[in-house]
Amino acid sequence: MLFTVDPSRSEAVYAQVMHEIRQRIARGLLNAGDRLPTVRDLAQTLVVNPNTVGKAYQLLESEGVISTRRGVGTFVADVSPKLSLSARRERVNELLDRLLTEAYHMGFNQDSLMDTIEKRMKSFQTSGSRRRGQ
Amino acid sequence: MLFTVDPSRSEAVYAQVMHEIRQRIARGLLNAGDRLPTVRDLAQTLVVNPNTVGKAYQLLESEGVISTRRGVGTFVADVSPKLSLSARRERVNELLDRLLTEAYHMGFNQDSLMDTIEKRMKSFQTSGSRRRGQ
DNA sequence: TATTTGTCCTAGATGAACTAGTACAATATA
DNA sequence: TATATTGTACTAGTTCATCTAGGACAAATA
Repeated sequence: MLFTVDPSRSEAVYAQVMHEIRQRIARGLLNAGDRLPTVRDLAQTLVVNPNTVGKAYQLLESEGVISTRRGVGTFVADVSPKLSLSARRERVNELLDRLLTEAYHMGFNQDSLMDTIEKRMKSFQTSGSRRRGQ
Repeated sequence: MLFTVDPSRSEAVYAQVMHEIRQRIARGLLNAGDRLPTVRDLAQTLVVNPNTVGKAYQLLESEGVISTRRGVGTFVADVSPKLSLSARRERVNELLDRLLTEAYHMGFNQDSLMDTIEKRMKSFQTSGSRRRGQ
């Protein structure tokens, strides 16, 4: 499990760690029950302070994405959104609006964007890791 | 033309202004040649410093989204992406990965996300403001 | 009991964001 | 030409998030 962060990016290091973990779960590279590196190990790998990794883990736990057990370790949680349905929809819609806006300015029309989305969706998740629910 | 920002959000004020303008252009609410408020006017409306609005305008100009003329005002530019095609694709793909990740954690499967995207696309742009290019 | 692991705390450094105030440069207009 | 408008530039200072360093504690395991 190879992790990296880019300190030259404007995004905070702890946020990069969060996004990386969220994405690996979404892609099926990490599954419920899988163990994550210890805060100290990951901090050494990334050459950052253990507190920074701890912050990422704590926030992810508050979102219900992972679960930590003191003295034991940190593990990928079962998927069970903590937010209300409307709040979840709003979050997706906000990101979606961002995407539509950015795509427009990057010269994509709706058809070419749709193509891009369909292709990316297919390759995004590893086979056999799709969700059923809505 | 009503602008607002939410200072309680974590996103910087100047970045909120940028996103708002970008989105209005993408939706067809602002068109090439349209005039934006002066930095002083918009600053007063938003109850922020004129420098903050100026920063947003400068960054948008460096992206080629708007064009400023000292002593005259600030105007929506013609759409002509400054980045290379591969850079533009990368930017869209990064945002797209974010969306796919977030949607997963918000309990959307690929089908329900696709529905959401299609619906939002249709209502996003005002009629008669679609792009032709790719 | 000793080790591992997440958590907490204090203290300090750095940089981004923002405000305030002033001044200047370019353009348009009376 | 003079005046007003508008974007830009500059300095100085405040606030806040991020990150580091170092140490200590709490819970679980071996």
